[in-house]
Amino acid sequence: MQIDLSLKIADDGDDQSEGKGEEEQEQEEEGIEDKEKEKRKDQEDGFDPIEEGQKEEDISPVRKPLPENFKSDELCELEEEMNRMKKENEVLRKVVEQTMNDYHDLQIKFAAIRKNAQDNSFLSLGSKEEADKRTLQLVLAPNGNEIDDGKELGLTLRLQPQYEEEEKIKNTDVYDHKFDQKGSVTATTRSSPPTANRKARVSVRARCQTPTMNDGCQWRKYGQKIAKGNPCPRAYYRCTVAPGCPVRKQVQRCLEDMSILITTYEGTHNHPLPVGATALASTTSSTTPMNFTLSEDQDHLLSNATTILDTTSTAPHFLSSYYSSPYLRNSTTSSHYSPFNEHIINSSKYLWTPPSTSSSDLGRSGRSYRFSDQYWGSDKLKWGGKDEEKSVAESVGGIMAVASAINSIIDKEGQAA
DNA sequence: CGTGTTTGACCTGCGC
DNA sequence: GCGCAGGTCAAACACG
Repeated sequence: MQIDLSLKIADDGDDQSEGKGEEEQEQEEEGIEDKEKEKRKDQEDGFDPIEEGQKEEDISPVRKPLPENFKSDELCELEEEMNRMKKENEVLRKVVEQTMNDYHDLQIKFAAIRKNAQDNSFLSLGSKEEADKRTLQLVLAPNGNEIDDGKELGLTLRLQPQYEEEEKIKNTDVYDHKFDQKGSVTATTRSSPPTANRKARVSVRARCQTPTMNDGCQWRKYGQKIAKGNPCPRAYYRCTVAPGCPVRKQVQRCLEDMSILITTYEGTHNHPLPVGATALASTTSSTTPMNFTLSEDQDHLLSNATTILDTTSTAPHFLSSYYSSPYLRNSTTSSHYSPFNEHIINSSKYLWTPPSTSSSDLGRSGRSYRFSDQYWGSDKLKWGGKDEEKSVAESVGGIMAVASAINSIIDKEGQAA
C-alpha cells in the first residue's frame, strides 16, 4: 500500500492519514486559520457603527502577512465589499427604526381607540357579551421584509364571536379577509352566542403552499366536500394521536387568495400532546396542564415580528403588549411573565416555558394533492424547505396555543355563567 | 400488509 | 315535509 505524499503538498490539511510532521504543520496552519476566523468574525459582527472603526484597526495588522498579490487586488475588493455592506447596514437600520417608530405610533393610537371602544379589562371574565366583543390580534413577520413577499408570513390571532363568524360564512363561505392581503395567518377562536353550547373552535389562516399546515399532531383525512361558494374542496381531518380523540380539523383554501389556507380546529384532545403539537394545546381541556414551548425557529419568528408590532421576543409579551402598552417596551427582558401569561396560567393552567427545540413532521405523506383541479406539490418540495415549514408550523402552533387558551377562558366563563 | 386517502353515499340540521 | 348544505361514514384504492 503506497501513499503518494507528493499530492499532499497542496492539501488543505484535512486528511488525517498524513505523517506526523505534516500534522504539526497542520496545527500551525490551523492556528493561522483560527486567527483568520476570529478576524472574519470580528468583521461580520461589526453591526454597531460605533465599534466598526475600532474593528477596522484590529483587522488591518492581520492583513499584513497576506501575500502581496492578495493584498493588492483581493484586499481592495474586500474593503469595497465591506464598505458596501456597511452602507446597506445603515439603510437597513434606518428602515428598522422607521418601522419601530411607526409601530409605536400605531400602538398608541390603537390603545386609545380600544379604550374608547370597550372597557379596559383584558379578557375579563365579565359578561359573555363583552367577552364576545373582544378581539385579539397577533401579527408575526418572520422575515421582517416586504409584506408582499411570497415567503412572508404574518400571524393574526383573533377572538371573535361565533355568531358573527357564522354570519360571514353564510354570506361568503370564507372567513374575514381583512388580513389576507398581507400574507397572514389568522387564528380565530370562536365563542358561541351566549345561549348556545360552546365548543372550542380555533380557525387559523395561513399563507401556505402545502396542502395542510404541519401543526405537530397526527391527522387522518376522513372526508372532503365542496362547500357552497368556494370551489376549493374542504378537507376533514381527525386527530389520530390517540384512539377516540374527538378533535377534528377542517382545511380549505381561501377563495379570494388561493395561497391562503384556512384551518379550523374543533374539539378537545383526550390525550397528552406530542412535542411540537402544543399548537393544539389549544382545544384541549383547560384542566390539563401542558407546556407551550417555543422552538428556536419560532422564537426567531417572534423576534422578527417585533419589527412590526413589538420589541418583545416571546409570544406572551407580544400579546400582552397588544393590550397593555406599558409592556410594549420590555424588549430586553428575557422574562416570560406578563399579565397575559398570568391570566392564562391561572385560567387554563398553561405553562409558558423558555424556547426550546421541538420536532414536528408527523403524518406527512409527501404525496401530491389535488385542490380544485390544481395539484399542489409535495409538502417538502415547496414552501422553501423543512426549516421554513417547521417554523411556520411551530408558529401556527404557538398562535393556536394562545387562541386555545383564550378559548378555555371563554369556556370557563360560559360554565360559570 | 398496514396505513392513509379518495369519493360516493348517507346522516343531520336548518330554513322555507 | 322537502330541499339544501355541511358533515361523516366506509368501501375501494394507493402507497411504501
